[in-house]
Amino acid sequence: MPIKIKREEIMYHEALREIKRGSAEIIDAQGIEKLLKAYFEEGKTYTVKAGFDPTAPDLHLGHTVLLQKLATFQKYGAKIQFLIGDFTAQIGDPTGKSATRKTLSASQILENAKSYKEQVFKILNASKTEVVFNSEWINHLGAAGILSLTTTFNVARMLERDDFDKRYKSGTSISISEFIYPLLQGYDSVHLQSDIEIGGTDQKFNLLMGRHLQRVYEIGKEQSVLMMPILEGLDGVLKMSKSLNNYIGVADAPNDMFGKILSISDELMWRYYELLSTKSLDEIELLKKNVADALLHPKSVKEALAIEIVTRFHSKQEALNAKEEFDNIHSKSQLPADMEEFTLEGEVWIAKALVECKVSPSTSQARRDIKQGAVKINQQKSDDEQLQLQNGEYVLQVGKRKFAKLKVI
RNA sequence: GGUGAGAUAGUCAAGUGGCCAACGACGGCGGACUGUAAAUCCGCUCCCUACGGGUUCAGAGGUUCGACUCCUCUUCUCACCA
Repeated sequence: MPIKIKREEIMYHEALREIKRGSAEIIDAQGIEKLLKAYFEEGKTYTVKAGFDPTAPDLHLGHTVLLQKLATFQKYGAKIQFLIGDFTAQIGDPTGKSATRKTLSASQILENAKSYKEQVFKILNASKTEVVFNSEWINHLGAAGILSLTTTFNVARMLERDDFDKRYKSGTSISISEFIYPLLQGYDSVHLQSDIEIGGTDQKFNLLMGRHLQRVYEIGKEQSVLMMPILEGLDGVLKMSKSLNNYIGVADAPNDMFGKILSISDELMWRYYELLSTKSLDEIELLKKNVADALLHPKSVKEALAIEIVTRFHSKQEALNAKEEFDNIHSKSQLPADMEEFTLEGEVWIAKALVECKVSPSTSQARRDIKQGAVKINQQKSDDEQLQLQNGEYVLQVGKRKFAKLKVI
């Protein structure tokens, strides 16, 4: 007699697998399992909180790892508490910081929060998402409320944190407000009665504070915590960040986004699949297998990823256009559809022209490029350093990706 | 507060009177090979219509024919002592 497995049972395991996908660490995984079970068996929903610090106006794919995870939770019965830490942003999260960071003005924070909201619903289902600002309740906490919060934790344990520890030992200043930051973030979980909180691995301390405070305030539950790894940037080694210039911004133009994704290594591609794609784990496994068996070319798998991601932030059509543009330029070595155009007067020395058209940073660099055969004029390689451009129209190219149109009059 | 060490190009890091626009590594750029992948190989990497010129080695002065290299002061960092 075959064992009968309920449909819900299969769905449940599938859901659990997708939720755990890519995670770096889960604290109280049983808690998550219980919530999921309750959803599949009784249709009970639960809340998942994720906090975002609106300190920088532009999101990149690294930030969207968490958003993708939230979207997964939404598929399986979660109500998302999308928390914008407008109050806490004024303090500044001390996590990983070697010095007190400067605080942001309230208006700056609001501005950033607005651009967040615009981007976020490209990934999240708005009807299952509640956007909340923590100033709503923290402002009403009052001095007494804050004071009672501070009695729940002690300085010695706070100083155990690596970042604080280092700063304390080296005599670098630590502001009292930075001690309060994790408490406030944790208090958010008390106020919101969150069942689960997700965040980056660097947020572990703050995330656990939520658990701690939920216990202290006796709200009858302790949130489970799911931590996601920090996404690697284009180089595949360092974390994705704007300051390292290895990021893909969610606001990047379709062509840029497509090109950047195609430029990552094959290895990194699988990482991005795991953390950013909505393809199921089984589908990804199959892709991997097909690539390993040489049934699929890795480049086409990467293209599929690029199309998926560009579509998410722009549109299917723009993604396909970007692919076509990319093929034209790189596979068929045609010219890009639109290039920046410049107009110069009189006879122009080629090195100057390259600088004026912003394809070279200096005439020295321009001359080097010419000497090295990196410069093409109207698709013809030109290594004449002394060339003077006469009246007419030219297409200038330096290297593989810098183009400009020049009109000499 | 006392003593010692140090601040060199995007980063790390040599150079301790002329051979230094400054070794090397990383990064970056370009070329070859490719799939604008990775790996590999080669070239370039302050500015200037240049076998030459200009401005650089924390900042300000000084010694010298000549200083990144020596002296003085200033600022900052680090180590040891109280």
